[in-house]
Amino acid sequence: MSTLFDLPPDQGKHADLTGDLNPAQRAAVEHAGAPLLVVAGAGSGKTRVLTRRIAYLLAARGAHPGQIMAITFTNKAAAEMRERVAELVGRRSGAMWVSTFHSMCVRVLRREAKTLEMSSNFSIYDADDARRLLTLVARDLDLDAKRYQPRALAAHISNLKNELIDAESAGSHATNDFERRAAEVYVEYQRRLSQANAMDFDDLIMRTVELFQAFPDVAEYYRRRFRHVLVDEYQDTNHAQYTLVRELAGTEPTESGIEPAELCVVGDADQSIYAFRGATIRNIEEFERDFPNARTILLEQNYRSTQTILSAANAVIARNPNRRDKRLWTSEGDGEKIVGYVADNEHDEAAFVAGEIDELVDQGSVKYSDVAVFYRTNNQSRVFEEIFIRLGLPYRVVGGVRFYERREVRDALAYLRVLANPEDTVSLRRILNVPKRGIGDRAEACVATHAERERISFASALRDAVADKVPMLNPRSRNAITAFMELLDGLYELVDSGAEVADVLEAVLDRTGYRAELDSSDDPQDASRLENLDELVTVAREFTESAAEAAALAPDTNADNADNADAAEAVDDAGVPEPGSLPAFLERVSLVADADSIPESDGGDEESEADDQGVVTLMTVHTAKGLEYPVVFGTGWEDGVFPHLRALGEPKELAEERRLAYVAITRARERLYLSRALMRTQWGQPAANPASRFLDEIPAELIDWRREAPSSGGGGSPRAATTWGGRPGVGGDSAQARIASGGMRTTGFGGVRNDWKDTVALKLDVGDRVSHDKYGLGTVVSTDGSGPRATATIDFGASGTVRLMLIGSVPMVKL
DNA sequence: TATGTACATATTTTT
DNA sequence: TATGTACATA
Repeated sequence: MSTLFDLPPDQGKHADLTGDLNPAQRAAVEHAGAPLLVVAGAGSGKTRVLTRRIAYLLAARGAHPGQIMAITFTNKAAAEMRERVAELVGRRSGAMWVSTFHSMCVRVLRREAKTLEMSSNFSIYDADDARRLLTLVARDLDLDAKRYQPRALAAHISNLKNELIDAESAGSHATNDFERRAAEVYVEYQRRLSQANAMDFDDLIMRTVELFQAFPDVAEYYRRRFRHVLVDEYQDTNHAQYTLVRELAGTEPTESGIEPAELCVVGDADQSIYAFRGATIRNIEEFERDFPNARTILLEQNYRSTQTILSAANAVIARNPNRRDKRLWTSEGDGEKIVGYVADNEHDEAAFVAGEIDELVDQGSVKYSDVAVFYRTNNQSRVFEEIFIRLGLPYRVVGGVRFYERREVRDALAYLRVLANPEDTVSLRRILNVPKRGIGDRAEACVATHAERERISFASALRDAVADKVPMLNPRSRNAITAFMELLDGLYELVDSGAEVADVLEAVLDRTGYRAELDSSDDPQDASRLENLDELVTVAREFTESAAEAAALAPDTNADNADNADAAEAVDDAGVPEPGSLPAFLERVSLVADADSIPESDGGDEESEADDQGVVTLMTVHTAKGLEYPVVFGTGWEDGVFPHLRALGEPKELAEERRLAYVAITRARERLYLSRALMRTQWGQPAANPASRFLDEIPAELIDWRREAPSSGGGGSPRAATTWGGRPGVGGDSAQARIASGGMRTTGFGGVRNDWKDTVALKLDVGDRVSHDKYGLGTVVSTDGSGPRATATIDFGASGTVRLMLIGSVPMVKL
């Protein structure tokens, strides 16, 4: 490993880093000097280029790891990059900054907190916290909750921050009543944030930009330090992030003569699907204008999919106007045709998908973990879950309500946040009466008013309440507040005594009665809430352990850093929380989404149950970006569903939907299925949707229609059997009918669902013997959950160990 | 203060 | 369909 880097910087001698790359990739890795834009089509080896480039900078260009800053959008991408660079260059990678925009900014802001005259232990407010605070602000400003919904205010303020418009100047940008009032809300919102010693996600970026712009010496420190800036997914940057990159890398030498850093951005305008969150394609389209002398390299060779899949993707995306032309190609051949299916309704569509997966796996060519099912909106996952459960197909839904957004998890974290930052008003008010302890709206309002009038924090106002200095507060509430404060004080003591995060968390759950309340509930939802809280405790436990392990390894890291010419390295962590501490834990959970929960498609996931076959992954197309699967089912390809109803009239939004379709198609490696339903229940009402226009944009010869619509002009005989729920499709019985005859009860629309909703079909205990229609004989290894959430893990011997839900008509009997 | 009932409301969501 | 929020009531 080390010999490689003992070589003198000589670009010709690094064939091991570039030899297996195609010419465009190699050019991107070796390019030096001017700003570089790598336009990387889907599957063109983008991450490879980025990681090799970093390794090449070290090996051939004499760069030091501490001079490298690589920025991504997700923690997952950052982790992957860190790992892959480490494979190439070893432990030296530890000195690089490889992180998300947000954690990079947090790191800078905590270090420079003094400069900004703020405390370095600030809380980070996510969208939910921000909305809560905005609700309070809007109420205090007597705004009509209908006209000024927290959601809308949050979106507007977020947009302003993405455009780097601060609260003071927001008023002058307002063009209507809503925006004028929103500007007032913005001012007050910022005041409350700073009072709570907190920043929202958008602040993290904006304040860092402000820091660099207002304090040139600070900016210069980072400029001097980071000589190479690399940005991934550049098409997803918003204006604030773009400006941040510009400030960081620079375009002109600084006053003291520091040259701009070398900038390399990688992206693909065709995969920009986050415009609704402020991302602007402009940044990638105008790169050459923003950074004069910039060089652009196009990566069009695809290493992922068959030519059939790529041709379909090319055809769809080509319909977008004003696009830089780019055509993906592969040298690997055409492969299978795309399979099309027109279902009678969404249940039939799900049955088709399930049946097809079953067949593919039976044939032995495919594992469950090779398969992904995509849909446009989360609520579409339900029908798939229903049928998968029924048939015993192992699956996992990614996304939806995420772990850290669950109410009980947020409640628990709010306690921890108050313990770490007593001024965190939003968290404090969240937990004030959770679990119920007799501090109602009335009492809360009294305290809030007192805080406002005395210009003290909400926490101090609560102390005043205990001392009976809050007017209008009745004794009952006062006593409740006193008890609450004593509870908190006990917890503060525990934290001060140096208790581990997990133990503090346990104490919170016990002493507040939170756990007891859930324990004694007979609502089955509360059972899963308990599980989630246990999971959170486990997360905390592991966090402390891994911090301890990292600390044990620390001397090595320091030795590695010792050859850093950069003396500033030593004070690098100023203001950054102690590893393993409560603040560190909170920072982690604030900035880490649980996208890491996506099962590995090679089936190596420890939670995969069906004997190395892994699980089928269900997710929205948005979530699928950046992933790939041998077999992909694109479902709900109907105008009004995908493209989404709200995009139909808007050319810009339609273009984004088309990019989304492009993303969906290009996730597939070998087999792609596209399906639609003639009828679909939407918002409780049946609706007939026409075929997605994106389907029509795919050349007909690429698709093999397994079943077609009756009168779509595509041919086919009108012999289809009549099934309930909509006009029948053509080309054979519906998949639903086939599966129904194989043991599924068909009581009609919705009947299926109502049946399993509250029935536990089988009561199983550990040790019970069962016989499953598909897996054969098995023994119950463990059981979990209760009511509709009851599951059993069953060892089917040669067929593997499977976890099954026990609701509805399980194709299994107890022996 | 806590609970029940009517009512509107309804994408996607890396941090 | 299902969820959350706003109001009236015990």
